[in-house]
This record gives sequence, structure tokens and C-alpha cells, in this order.
Amino acid sequence: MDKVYDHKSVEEKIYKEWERKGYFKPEINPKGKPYSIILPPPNANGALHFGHAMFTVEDILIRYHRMKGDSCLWLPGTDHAGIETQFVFEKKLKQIGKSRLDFDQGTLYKMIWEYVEEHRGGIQNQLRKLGFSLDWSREKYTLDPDIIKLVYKTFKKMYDEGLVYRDFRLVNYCTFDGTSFSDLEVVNTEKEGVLYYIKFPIKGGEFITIATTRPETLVGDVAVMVNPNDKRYKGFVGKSAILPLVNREIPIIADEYVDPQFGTGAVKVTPSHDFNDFEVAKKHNLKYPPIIGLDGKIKNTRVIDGLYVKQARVKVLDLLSEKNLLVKEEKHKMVLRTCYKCKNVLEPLSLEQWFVKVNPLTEKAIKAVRDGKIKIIPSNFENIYFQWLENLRDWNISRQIVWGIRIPAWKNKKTGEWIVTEGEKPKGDEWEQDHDTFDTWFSSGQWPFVTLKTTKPGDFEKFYPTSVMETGYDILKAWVSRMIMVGIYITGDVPFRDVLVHGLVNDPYGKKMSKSKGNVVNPLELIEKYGADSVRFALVYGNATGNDQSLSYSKLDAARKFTNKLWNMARFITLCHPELISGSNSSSTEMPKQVRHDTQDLLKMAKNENDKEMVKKTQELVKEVTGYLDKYQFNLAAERLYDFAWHEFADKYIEDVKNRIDEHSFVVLSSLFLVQLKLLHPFMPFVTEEIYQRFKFGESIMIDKWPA
RNA sequence: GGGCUCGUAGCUCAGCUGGUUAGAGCGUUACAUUGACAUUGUAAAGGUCAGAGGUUCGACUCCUCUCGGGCCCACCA
Repeated sequence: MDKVYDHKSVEEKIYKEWERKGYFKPEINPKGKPYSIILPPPNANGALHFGHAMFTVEDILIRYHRMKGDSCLWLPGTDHAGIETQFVFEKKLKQIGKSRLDFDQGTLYKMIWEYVEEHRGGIQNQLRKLGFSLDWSREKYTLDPDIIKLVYKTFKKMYDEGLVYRDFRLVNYCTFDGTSFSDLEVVNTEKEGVLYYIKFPIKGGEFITIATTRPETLVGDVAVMVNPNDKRYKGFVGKSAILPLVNREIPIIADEYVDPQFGTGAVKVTPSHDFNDFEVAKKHNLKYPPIIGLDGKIKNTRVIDGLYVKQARVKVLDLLSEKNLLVKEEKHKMVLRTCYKCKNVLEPLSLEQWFVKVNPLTEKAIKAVRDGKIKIIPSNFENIYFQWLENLRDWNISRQIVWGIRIPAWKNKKTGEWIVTEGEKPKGDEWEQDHDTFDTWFSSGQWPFVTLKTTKPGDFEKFYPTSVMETGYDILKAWVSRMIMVGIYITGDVPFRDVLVHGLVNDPYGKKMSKSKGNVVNPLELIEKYGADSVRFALVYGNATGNDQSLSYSKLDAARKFTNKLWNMARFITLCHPELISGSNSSSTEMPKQVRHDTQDLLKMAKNENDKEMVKKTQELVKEVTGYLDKYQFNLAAERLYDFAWHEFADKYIEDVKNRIDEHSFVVLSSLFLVQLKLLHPFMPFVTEEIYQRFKFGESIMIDKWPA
């Protein structure tokens, strides 16, 4: 054996062998208890990042359970990642001077499809580099025809049962990216704005002053509103104000919604472009004239038509100043809804969209966690989950992008009537399919059951509900809660038993990694340098479940040294070996047949007191590590193993046995080393396998038994 | 405005349901070794566990408050 462990000569070779021998398939333990994890599907078009590297935790669980004899399925897949991917593609288009508007829906879809196909497979090979024992024979893609079919089916069922409805209401719309977003995708940004005080003449002579941050929408307003208890305006309610610039009469109404303390206590009502005003207008039976188009330009005003919102604001303020109607301006902090992709301010626009009625779904989803049918670990994330679900508004699932699953709904061109199918086109020429696609989360929210129903016959029955859903807390709401909601709805059962949450990996200075900051570290480079085992170990060691961590090069170094230490412990054992086994070749690394897999057996066989003591200590180690793994305390397991192997086994025991080695002690030494290799295998699969095979302990450590 | 989370050795962090001298990695100091170990071993220095109060026989660990970071959520124009 070489003096130094060389991961580069080992990892790829071993992974290929594992995969070739079919060890990743649940069929390797056909009679075992089912144990399953669905890999959160990475973006099909993306590259490996630390969020993916944290899936190491899943591999640890899978490898541990596989060794315990369970029938383990770890199911890989990729996501088409709708808006994300289209956004990337549009950037490419821009580079060649084109835009999405230059192509029709079908062509653009095809172009993106081809673009993604070119890059597909990249992420899968990167996951292989981490040693993940995923069953690649069952890999799924969110745009697989059989997956799409099931997604359609869900939509149809929801529609038939009244859980999906089409409605004309305000949505968060990005006029730059040309699509609406769900509430969850909106980024609220605090900005320093201006509050304008504007005088509206009242029919009959007086004035009323309103305060607003959006003067440009004034030309489309339908009312002025005050608080019914506001004495200042008692006499005004019921009269008509006259909209400046357009000279239209609008009523002055009263509603509790207005805060008398704010501004002047009087506001203008713009139902088509403000969420509150939309509700108020509904209540008071007011009209909703839209004055901002999908292109972000003003329309239907006859005064400022064709101007973009920002230009319109300047123009309106100028006009008001001329007429002396602009009373004053004051600085005002406000929270704006912005697009999470392009950072521009979103416009509330009234559009007809598909919505999911969330109420019946959230109730069951909340109950499942409250009743303990699903456990969220660490439990503090349960609060976040409850809080979100309890305040959830209906879910807008229509997206005006092409990259996604097109909604299977058709509109009758003559009657305006809608029909929803499971994907098939209705008969007749009068039906036109909705151009919108589903919110990506609508399809990925069905991932656990749509995958298992389309992999191999019997998979769903055997592996659903899955054992664990392991993911970053950043998508707890967007994804995990949706899977629970839709999963229960379709299957009648929860999609998984435990939700295990991991934290983010930040840069070495504790700052979130982001492309714009330029502080992104590529895990592949670290694997190349330190080896996959070290990267894996460093990610779990010294970090409590669910906590963020900063990338630590010293920890990576320590992990690399640890792999090397293990390697050299093995090397030392081989050096002890040849003198003891008569007639054996000095270069042999084969271990004696007497090596015990059962420590109880070993204890009986051991003669020396120190050997016996060490066997007992190892038994204790097995118990502890197993307990930690069962409780998802990976850091404690890793720390215990590290400490034991290095400071108990190497520093003390090996130093002791060195000088008194005989055949009996050699069996104890190599057997106890084997136990540690097994315990370490889920954490560091490659180095443990390499040593195991060199020692000819068996065919593969992956399929060997977990120490009892 | 609401919620979550963190503040433990110089640095980065562990420390489960409260219980003998508070742990690790890196760093520092001294010695040893380079015939398992691109090193390793032995030993050492280093912490009022953010602060205050409370519960308890006993708190880093539970409760309250304060101070200071971080994150998430939020339709006050």
C-alpha cells in the first residue's frame, strides 16, 4: 500500500463498480424493510453546488439502512425549473440580440428543450462524484411524459372537485419577465420612497387632500376613501370628488381599512393595481378599470397613455404642480414587491389565472404535522411551517412562460367556456389551449408520488410514504409544504414520515454564497483536491443538524488527514500481518479467515485483557454511533468515530498491541478495524471500501452487514 | 410589525431529554519522532459558556428581560 491515500485513483473506479454491480438498487436487499428517500431534484440545467453536497446526509442514511439490511431506494431526478431555466435561456438569447418575443410558444419551448438536453447528465455525474448511492435506473425528470400525465390528472381532479378555479384577480406581475408569480416568489424590498399629498377638488367647492405613493395611477382611480370614524371627514362621505387631470367624478366612501393616523387619513382607490383597493372595490361594488398593461405601459387614460409607469409618474406630478394641486412631498419608507429574478418592481395587475383553493389542503397538511404523522427535524421548523400554512392565500399556479408543463385547459373561442382534460385535446376547432404553464412547484409538489408511480411496478406500494424527506430549510414552504398538501390530497397518505432539514453552506466568512457576490465555491474543485470522503466528512462533522455552516478549509484539511490516517492504520495492519501468517506473501493484504464480524464472538476468542477491553469499547462505539444515526445526529456520530479511530484505536490500542502482536491479537486488531470501517462507511464510502476490498473482508463493504 | 436563530477557548464550531475537573478542529508553546501516517506522538497554555434576574439540591443546558449578530415572513396607501 502507498504511504498516502490517493483518492483520485480510487473514487471513480469504485463508484463504477458499485453501479455496475447494481448495489444502489433496492433489489440488493429484496426482503428487507422498505426504506426510501427521494432526492430533491436538482435543476436539470444546473451545476452542482453546496446545497447538493449537503445531500450527503441522505447518502449516509441510505448506506446505513442498506447495511442494516433494509430494502433501500434513493431515487434521483431532475427538475425542469421553469422560470429559472427560461431566465437563463433568455440571457443567452440576449447575447445574440434576440428575445423571447421573437419566437412563438412552440418554437421557444423546443429551443429551450434542446438547450437543456445539451446540459443534461452534467449534474448526475457530479452527484456521482460525491459517491451518492442513487438508483440511477429509476431516475425521473419532471418533463417525462408519464410524469406530466399524472400532473395533468391531479389538475383535472382538483378542477372537478372545485379545488382549482379560474378567476380574474390581481396577481404579482413582472412586466420585464412577462409572467405572474405566486406570493412566495415575491421579494419584499424596503425602499425610501416619497409620499405625495394631492388636492382633489370636491363638487361644490371644497378640497380633500389624499396621500399616495403612486400618483401615476390617479387617472384610473374610482374613489376616495376615509375612515368612517374620522371626524375630519364626516361631512365628505357621500359627496363626489373630481379627479384632477381627467375631470371625472368619483365618490368619497368610508371604510375601516383606512388608518386615520397615516397621511391625511384620506386615500385614493385604485382597484386594478393595488391589492387592498381590489378588495375594497369588491366590497363597495366599484369598477376595476385597468390602466397598466402587461408591457408596463399606461393605457386607457387619454392623458398619459403609452408612457411607462416611471415616466407617467413624472408627467402626472408635473401636471399636478402646474395646477397647484400637489400640496407637499415627504420622504417615506415603504416595502415594494419586486421580482426575485430581475429585481424590478412588480405591478399588481388584474389577470385571469388558475388558482388552487388551499384551505382544505392546508388543514390536512397542518394536522399531519400536529398529529405527528410527519415529524419535522429540528422541530423549530414546525413553527415556520404552521405559520405559513395558516396564513396561506390561494395559490396562483399560472405562469406566462413557455418552459414548463402547459396547462391542460381549453377555452371555447365562441362561448368563453373552459374545459379541463387529462391532457387530450377536446374535439372541435373552437377550443384553444391555455397558453400558460404550471408553476414549477405545482408539479414538483407532486414529486414523491408521481415518481414512485412511474418507476417500476410495485414501487409506489412498497416505498410510499417515503421514510425521509431531506432538504434545505429554504424550500420548506415552497416545496415541502406543497408536497404534503398535494400528496395527502391525491394519495390519502402523507408523502414522507420525517422531514429532515439541513442548513446552508456559507462562504468561509459566513456570507451567503451568491453569483452576484462572486463568492461561490464549487464543490467539485474541493472533491478534486480533498477527495469526496473528506468533503462529505467535513460537511457533517462539527455542524448540528439544521444549522448553517461556513465553509472551512481547516476542517476539510482535518478530514483529509483523517482519511489518510485510516489509510495508514490499514497500512500498519498489513505490515504486522505477514510475519504472523506463515507462508503468506509479504505483499498480501488479505486478512486471516478468523476475522470476526461478530464482536461478541470476538470477545470470547480474545485472550489478552487489553484486547478484551478494546472489544468492549468498540461494542460501546457501535451502540453510540447507531443511536446517533437513528436520531439524525450525524455530527455526533462523526465526531465519535473520528475520536475513537484516531485517539483510542490508533494512539492507544495500536501503540499497545504493536509490541505484543500475536495471532490472537492480530485477529482482534483487524476485526475491530473492520467494525470501524463499517461504521465509517456511510460517511466515507470510498476509502472504507478500498481498504475493505484490499483486505478481502468480503465482496463489498456497501453490502456487508452493519455491526450489531 | 410578527416569527426563527445565533452569541461557548485566538479563529471555526460541537455540547441529546439540566448532574462529577466545559469538548473538537485549526492556531499557539515545549519535547519527541521521521521504519504505519506529504507527518505523527506526548504534554501544556487558553473559556466569569454575551449580560442581568428567576426556577432548581444543582444550569452552558429550562423561563423572563436586556444588549449584539444573522435569517425568514408581512396588502398600512
